[in-house]
Order: sequence, then C-alpha cells, then structure tokens
Amino acid sequence: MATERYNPRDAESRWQKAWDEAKLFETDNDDPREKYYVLEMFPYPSGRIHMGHVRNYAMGDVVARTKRARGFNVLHPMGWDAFGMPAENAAMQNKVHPKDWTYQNIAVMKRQLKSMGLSLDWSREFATCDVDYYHRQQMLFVDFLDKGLVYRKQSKVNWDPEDMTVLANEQVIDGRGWRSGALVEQRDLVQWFFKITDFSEDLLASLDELPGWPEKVRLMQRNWIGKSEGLMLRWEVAGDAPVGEIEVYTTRPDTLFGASFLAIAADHPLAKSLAENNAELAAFADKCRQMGTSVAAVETAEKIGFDTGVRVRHPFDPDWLLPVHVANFVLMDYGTGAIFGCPAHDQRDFDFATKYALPIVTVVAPEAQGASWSVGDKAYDGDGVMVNSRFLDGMTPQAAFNDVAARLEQINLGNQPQGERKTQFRLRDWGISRQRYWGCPIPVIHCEDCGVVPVPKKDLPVKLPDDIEFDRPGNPLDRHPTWRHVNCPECGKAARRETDTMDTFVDSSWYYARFTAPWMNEPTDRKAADAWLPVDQYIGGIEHAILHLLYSRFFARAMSATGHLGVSEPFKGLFTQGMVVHETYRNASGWVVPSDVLIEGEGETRRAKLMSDGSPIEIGSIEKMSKSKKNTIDPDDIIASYGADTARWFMLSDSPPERDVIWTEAGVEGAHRFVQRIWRLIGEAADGLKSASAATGADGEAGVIRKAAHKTLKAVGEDIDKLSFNKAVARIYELVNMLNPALTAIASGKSDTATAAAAKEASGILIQLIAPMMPHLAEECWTVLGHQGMVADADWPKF
RNA sequence: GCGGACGUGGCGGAAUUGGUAGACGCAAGGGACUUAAAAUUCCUCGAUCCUUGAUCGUACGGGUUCGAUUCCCGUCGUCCGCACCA
Repeated sequence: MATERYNPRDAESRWQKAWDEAKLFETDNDDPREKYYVLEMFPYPSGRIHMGHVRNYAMGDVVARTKRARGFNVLHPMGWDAFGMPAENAAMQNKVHPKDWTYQNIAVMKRQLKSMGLSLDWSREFATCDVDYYHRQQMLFVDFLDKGLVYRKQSKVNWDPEDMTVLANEQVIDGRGWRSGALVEQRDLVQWFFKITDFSEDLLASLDELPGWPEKVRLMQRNWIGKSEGLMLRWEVAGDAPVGEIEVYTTRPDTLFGASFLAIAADHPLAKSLAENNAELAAFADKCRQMGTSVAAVETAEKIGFDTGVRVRHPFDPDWLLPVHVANFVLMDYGTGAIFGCPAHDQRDFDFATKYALPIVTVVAPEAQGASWSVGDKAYDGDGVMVNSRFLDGMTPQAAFNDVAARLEQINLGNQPQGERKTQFRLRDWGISRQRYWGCPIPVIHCEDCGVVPVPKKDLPVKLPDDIEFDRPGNPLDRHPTWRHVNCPECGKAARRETDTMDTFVDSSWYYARFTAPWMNEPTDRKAADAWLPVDQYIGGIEHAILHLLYSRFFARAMSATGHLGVSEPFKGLFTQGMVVHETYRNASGWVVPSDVLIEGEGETRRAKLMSDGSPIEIGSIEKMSKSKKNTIDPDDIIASYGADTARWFMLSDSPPERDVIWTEAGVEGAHRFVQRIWRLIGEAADGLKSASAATGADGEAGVIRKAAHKTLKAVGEDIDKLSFNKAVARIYELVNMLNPALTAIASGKSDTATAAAAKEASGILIQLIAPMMPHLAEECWTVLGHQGMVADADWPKF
C-alpha cells in the first residue's frame, strides 16, 4: 500500500491537542510513585524563542518523557523570568508599558513552545512579574531580613552609567556592564545586600558533594568563591602617624623576613587621612582611582607607588623599619587593603621594588640550589627551603608558615595578638538594589524616627504602580507622585517607601522551589518542596555557571535557614548545553540574514550570493546565533516547513549536547528525510505488522532482528540517562537500517511469519525509542500499528 | 600569568575497562527508476602504492605494553574560565 508523505502540520497540532485534553503532563503532588524533577532554565520573554531554546527544551523533554515512560512521577514545569531591563527599554523606545510588553511576549513565546510539543505541566506556569510570585519573594525578603541574611550598607558600587543602575560584582565583565557593555564607574551608595558570604565555606565545601555537576562548573565556582588560608598581621607604626598600626593580610607569612615594604590602597583610611595634609599624595590617590579596572587597563597599567614617609616595625625586629607606600595595585576591597611586599617571591612586588630601589632579599631557595642562591631577574614563587630568615632557616615554607603563625599568635601588640590565622574569601556579599521600575519592589519603609522598617506581611504585596512615566532615564518609581509616600507601619508618621527594586537574579534564585506548589500563599509548601527538591536534572547554558547557579545555591540555604525549605542544594544534576551556531554572511552594507543568501558549490568553490540580485556575499566565521550578526534561524519557520519533530531530531543528532551545534540547512533536511523514512517504512508495513503474531525464540533472521532491537533498547536507555542524545540517535539509525529489509519485505508480502513477528516487536520498540525525541511522529506510527492509547502514556518496553 | 578542556576522514562525530580506528549522519561521486525533475533506491567514499593485496594513518616527538585514539613524559595548536586576590 502506498503511504502518503507525513504531514507534520496536521499531525503535530492534533497530538498536542490530544495530550492537552488528556492532561497527560499535569503532575500530581500526591502521586505515590518515585519522583523525578526535570527543569530547563526558564526563558526571559524577550519576544520570540530562538534555536538555543529549542535545543535546551528538546533535551529536557527527552529526559522528561523517558522518565515518565519508566514509571516516575515527573515534574516538568515552565515559567518566565519576566522582570528586567529590556521591558523598560522597550517602554522608553516604543511607548509601551513594560507589563504589556512582557505579557504580550509571553503569549507569543508560549504559543511557540507549545508548537514544539513539549511534555510540560502548564498548570504550574507563572511569570516572576506576576504579583502572586513577587508577593512571595517579598515575604522571603522580610524573613531573610529577620534572620540577618539581608542588610543595608553604604558601599562602593559598580554603577552602570548607561542603564543608570547598580550592578553586582558578578555582573561586571572586564570592567563593563554585562548587559549594556558600558564602562562601569564606582559610586558610593546605600544598598541592600544578601549575606551570601555567611555561606562561603559551605558553598565551597558542598561543591564536592555534587557529582552530578560538570567539573568545569564546580571549578569555576571554586575559583569565584576564592578561598585562601593566611594570616592577619598587625604592623606597629613607628613615630608620629594618624594610626598606630597597619593590618595586613598575607598568605605567605613564611616570607616575612623577605619583606621590604608595606603597600596600602589609595582608599585605605591611612592614605585618606594622610592625604588631607599632603596635596601631592592626594593627587596621587586620585590618579590611582581614575585608572580603569578593565583587563586592558590592568595589564598595561604600570605599578606605581608613593612613599608616605610612614615607617613600620618588623614584627620580629623592632629596629627593622619598613617604608609604607600607597600603591595603585593594592585593592581596598580585598583583605585589608594593605599588603607587605616580598619582592624576591612575588613578581608584582619584584617589579615594584626594582622600580623604587627597595631591597630584594631571597628567603626561599629551591631545594637543588643551596642556601647561597638568590633570585635573579625575576621572582621565585616555588617551593624550597628557607634561607636568610633567622630562626626559620632550613625549614620548608609550610613549616615556616606554621612557625610564624604560632609565634605571632603569642606576641601581643597593644592587647591583641600580633598575628592571627585567617581564612579569606574572594566572594563578596550580593548587592541586590537596582534603581529600576520593572523589578520586585524591596518591601521596606524608611521612617525618620523608626529607621528602616520592613513592610508587615499583612500589608504585602508592595505592588508596582501601573501609572508610570518613562520619559527620562533613571528610576521612574522615584518620580511617581504618590507611590513612595506611605505611613510608617510602626509609628504611623509620614514615611518614605523604598524605591529600589531587586536584582532580577533574585527572581530566578528560587523559582524551582515555587514550581513545586505555585498555588500556595506561603512561598513554598514545605512538604511538597522537600519531596520534589532537589531538581534531579537541571539543563541550561554554561553562561550561568557562576551567577545564577551560585545565587540559587545561596537561596536554597537562606530559605532553609528561614524554614521554607529542607534542602540546601537545589540542583542535584546539572547539564550545561552548548550553543547553536551558524555561519555569518556579510556584504558591503553589513550582515545579511541566512534566508537572503544563496549558496552555490562546495569545498573550495563554495560561494554565496544575495538571493534577490545575485551580488556576491562574503561567508564569515561560524558564530553563536545573534541578532547583531543576523545569523539567526527562526524556530517558527523551521517548525512551519519541517515540523517540530524534525527540529527536535536535528538538535539532538550529531553534536554532543555539551558542545556547540552548527545549524545547517542540509542537516535539517537530513533529519526530515529520516522522519519521512520512518513514516514510509512503518506505514507500508503496517498491515503486515498488525497481523503478525507475537515474537518468540531467537533463531535465524527473526533472532537477529530481535537481538538488535533489544540491544538498541538497552543502549538508547543508557545513552539518554547520560544525556548522550547524539549516540542514542546514531543507534536508532542503526536499528532502522537493520530493520529496513524486513519491513520492505513485509510491505510487499514476502516475509515469513517468524520474521514478521520479530519485526513487529522491533517496530514497537523503535517507535517507543523515538517517542521522547519525535513525539508526534511516534504517536502517528503508534496509531497506525494499531496500539490502543498514546505512546506518550505507554510504559517503557521491557524484555 | 593562573586554572581547565580539547586535538580522529571533505564536515559533525563514534570507538564500554588498553583489544578489528572511522559506527551513525552530512557532503560528494557513480548507477537504477523517471520524458524530465523531485522523491526513492543501490554502490563507492582516510592516504599511498607495484591495487585479488600491502603499507601507513587518531596534532607532533618519545615511552610503557603482546597490543595505545585510549595510559605516562615532552612539544605545538585551539577553545573556555579567572585575573593587580596579597
């Protein structure tokens, strides 16, 4: 029988409707089966989905559907990371309200996601800009405040002059705003902070207990948290000075006898105090402050210093005086803003000492060199043996470290020990205040008499006002005529509402917990959250390796501390998928979109020209799909012409999921050919397969088919468990190639009964194996083969 | 500079624990079917040579081993992260 070509447009919408009506993917919290929580990073509603989303959600859907078939109670929700700057930019540019813009985008993108045929529980959907959601976020904030996990302080902040808002350290990349790309300035502002540093040690140590995370991500977080073991060391100032001592942090107390100077930051209290009466020093400090923090600026900036004239006494020798310099390379926000320089064993100190003719004393000699060795034209930072170090001579640096620490803990300066072991972290508290409208309002009120008063829970939510003007940059909440005027909840006197909103990373730091019971009045249903969490498999881009994933880990801990959760690690398994990349095209007038380009020839003779007039086009490098390079492919177009199954299959084929996948027209067509091939093979053999008997035995051709099918079933299951979708795809191709002759024979009535029985079993397995990847095609084949019910609802085959 | 990952045909990539290198897909070439095209289908497809076969071949140079894409040492290259962090 001739089979018509498979028509995805008809079949896909039909099955999507059928799944919806059967409420197949709506998850019950009371289901007694073992749970499995699979989550893909929820999208920002920028307007339309892109191929990166297609790849991300195709992968997650394979996991979700496979686990469901294997009998797990699967939670697979979707929502919207909906607060953020683009909505305000759109408001300013297009005179559209951020709320309308956001919800319109959500509607469009939801329709697009639905057209992909994902097994999502849409009944749990929310957007972080829903009042229902940010209401609970404000409740969390108040609880955190109560527990001392939130505080306010004046601090130097990263100010993005283009977006006119504050950025967290994590959001400054190479000295530029992560969104605007503008050079970040330093400003002093009073800001709200989450005490993520309370958990520094735990956030670091627990990384070892996350075997389901990529080593790369754990390493990046380790480096970011940046633990170092060292010594706080107090140096007595000799003679007259504004301070009596200078505190220094060092990880190399073993090199104390190689010290030749102290260097302090331009913003160090001593430097500031001295600058008041020293115009030359003040000018120098200004110069330091003006220097950029960008990579280029740091690399090219010369190490410069200014001798303050202040002298300090060496901790082990009161007659040994060392000069104190202000130096541009010392940072106020790490350690104490002061260091001691040991030129022989630190390259930066070496350069500085050379420039200002300070002594360079070798105190560590490599084992092989002997005690008379000394450093040449560069610092030595390796291991060895202590020399020129009085009582430390002959020790290893490690032993010397311990000896110096032990001695200085016993010596008092004033009434405190002169030295103290100290663990230092690079991680800073998370500044969350943003001077923006489209974010979650920080629920506090400033009262002249009572100070900072949290909004009582009964008065929550603090809703964003809808009547708002976007005629100028800056925070519109500040300019609203009435919104910020409230009475103090404590004394009733006229007071001022906080007009800063929260960093949008706060919104995405706990959404995974909210999904477990989004209908609750409290932020979580403790029982449901504890039952569902941690997320078993979380899938998203590597670009969130630090920011989002670290903040989420902090939030799980903070929510545990405030009783909202019982787990501290939100994501048990993490997978970071690669990007979708595409060739770029350009001509004299700039980038050209792929749909306007005609490609001819191949290899050396491969040329591109403009579709409309045939003018030549330069084929550029392969880059991440982006609007700026115009090398994007719209998922809508692909789904319209090939169907969602083709798009999904292509995304899962060939490239290992953690690597970038190159989008090519030929690749998509290849995927589509396979869709049609399955349909044709199954369709033409359907009658013969339906009438075949159940397979038994393992002899002859039938046995070969049965063995191959069972082997594939096992291997594909294992590949999916390891998220090796490309390998699973290859094995399915192999099975189909293998099955091809038998199915063709059945279609033409030339098959024996044993082979037909084996092919019937193998075809059933094949359809179930492709079901998680190409669910619509699988349903269509399932029906044609005469099965009752939907393959999406069928148990994973056993053998 | 520090840390990490990687390097296999024309391309994307396979190869379970050290055991037939190149599965599977894409591209290409040739044949069948067709008036033709599309679709489909069959064959070929790492290199070299004296081509029924042999030799070489997983960035390069060594090593361990009966046997190395896999393990070890070194070199080169690519990519990623961090970075005046005391």
